[in-house]
Amino acid sequence: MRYTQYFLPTLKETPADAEVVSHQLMARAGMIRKVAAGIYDYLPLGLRVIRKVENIVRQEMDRAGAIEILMPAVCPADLWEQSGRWQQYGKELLRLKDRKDTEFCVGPTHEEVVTEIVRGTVNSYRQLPLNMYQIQTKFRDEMRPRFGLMRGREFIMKDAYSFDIDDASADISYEKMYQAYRRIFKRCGLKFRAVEADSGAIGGSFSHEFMVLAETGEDAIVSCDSCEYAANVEKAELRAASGEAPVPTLPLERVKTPNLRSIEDVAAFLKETPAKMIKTLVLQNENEEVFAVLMRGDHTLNEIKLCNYLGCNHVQLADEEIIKKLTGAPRGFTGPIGLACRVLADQAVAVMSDFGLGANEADYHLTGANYGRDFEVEAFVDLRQAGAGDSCPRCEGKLEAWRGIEVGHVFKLGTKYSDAMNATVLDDEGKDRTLIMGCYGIGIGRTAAASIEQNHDDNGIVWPMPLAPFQVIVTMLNPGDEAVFAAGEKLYLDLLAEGIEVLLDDRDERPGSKFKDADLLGIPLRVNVGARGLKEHSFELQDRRGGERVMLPIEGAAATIVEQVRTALAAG
RNA sequence: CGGGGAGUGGCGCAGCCUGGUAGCGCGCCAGUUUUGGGAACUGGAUGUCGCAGGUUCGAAUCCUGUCUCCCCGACCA
Repeated sequence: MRYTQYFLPTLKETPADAEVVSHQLMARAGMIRKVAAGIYDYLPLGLRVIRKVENIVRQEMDRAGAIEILMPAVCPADLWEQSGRWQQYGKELLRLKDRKDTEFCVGPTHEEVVTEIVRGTVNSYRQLPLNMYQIQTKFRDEMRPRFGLMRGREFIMKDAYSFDIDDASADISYEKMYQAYRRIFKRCGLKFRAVEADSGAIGGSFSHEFMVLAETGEDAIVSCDSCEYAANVEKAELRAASGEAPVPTLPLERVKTPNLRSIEDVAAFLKETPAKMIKTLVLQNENEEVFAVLMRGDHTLNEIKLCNYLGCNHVQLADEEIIKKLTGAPRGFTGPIGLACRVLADQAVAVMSDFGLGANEADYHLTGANYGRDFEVEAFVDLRQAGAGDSCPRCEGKLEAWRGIEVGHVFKLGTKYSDAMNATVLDDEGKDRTLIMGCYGIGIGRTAAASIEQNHDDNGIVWPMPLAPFQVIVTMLNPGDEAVFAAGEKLYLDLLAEGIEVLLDDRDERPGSKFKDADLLGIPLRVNVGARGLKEHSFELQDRRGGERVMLPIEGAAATIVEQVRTALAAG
């Protein structure tokens, strides 16, 4: 591609609305442009990267035996009513009506549509297993789109759906996708972790998220420093502390703690550590049922674990009014003694003794409190959020904490959709069997953005070879010089003939501008063609990542460059 | 959805309080000189000041409404 004939609007300045580096650089490098909140144009350079990711995904899906299809973006409400999701899915589902007032939605995911395909055409176990995927533009009307392609409303996603006759077969389908995903993200040159994820309201199934490690990630994950265990903190289990609670040694005492509401303040006042305190959280679920949860003072509640235990969808901290009504005291002085509601405790509380807690009375706390002697709880449960330094639940190792960008999710669905939509096949005994399903998503644009989060420096993007929009940029330092122009042109054509993706910077610009643009675009290899080098019958080859420059004799230069591109691709 | 902020040329912003010919930097066009890390000079083009009402002799500026965008939070198979 010749720069002068291309459409590549780079920006010197960072657009004001871009917060994270991937969004800033994508905008500056002329890859994307915002059209509305969470909705973007993919300009030529951006589209090339998107296609690179798509092609890697497509190759690995095909290799894993999945079959590509394309389903409609606009889906009839009727199908969604069959699965029950027309009611369940909230405002995130973009709904619309056609001229006849028939209701539709713009698909955020396609379980219903794909299940309908299979239901109508697959009748026998002999036709299974089956895995179909598509790469398609999806729409989710996010409350708060942000971070460019990382969390858009319209986005490109690969979604695959597997259908199996039984659990054992479905587990094999799942494992194939899991391995395909590992290959995909490895080939994209990303540092990632596959982590166990919460399976949400569906229950009884399992799920892994593929997380690209990045400071700006929206998810917190933990991984073991000595075994393979890794999980989203939403999911990460914690082992119960071993041992018995020490015998109480102190009497229960009432202590005046004027206006001290936080655990830190009270602990400091009592000359204790927060770990010797218990905090009592009052929470409310979606049915307005009120619960109290006891946590060790320095621990954090994991609301998802609580929801899973309670069998509800959502909990939130109760407001001041509810707390007052329940405890008779303002927020900050709540304790479990005498509380008229269900009281749960994290398992860590079971091995504590002689601790401090709220007195359910304004400006008072209690010290020397002990479970069993002073109060009871309904159950001890694992309710705590895991973090760095916690013990691995699977081995003797310690957990490390990371931030991650969720680029892929594999999910064993079970029969949620096949049941609701009556998708069955006949087994080898001629009996109806409900299909076991799995679904597997990859955010294509998000993967490209995540790659930039991991691969950039102060000057711009540093693409790994497999995702680079062009593999080589040939920069003619002075295209007005006939010798330079001819040499650059020849190198460009030679590289093209070898199948290399090359951008020829033939613009009549000053060298400095061209260098800055080349760095911004992040093309892995740059060849500087200038009068100075030509005097020595050489080009200058510069590596974007390391910045090293070497002189390349013109004779054989193309072959050397081709070799480097191929090596870099093979390494991915 | 709650809280906060912003809409002025392609991009980044000033002007608004205290109403009176719409400005700056970058970019863009033409020319001259330049040419190995975002050149200099000269000349030039580009705005219904988000939209709709209102107040006023006069509104980017004041008032009302509305839309959009951004940030924090909540939400997220």
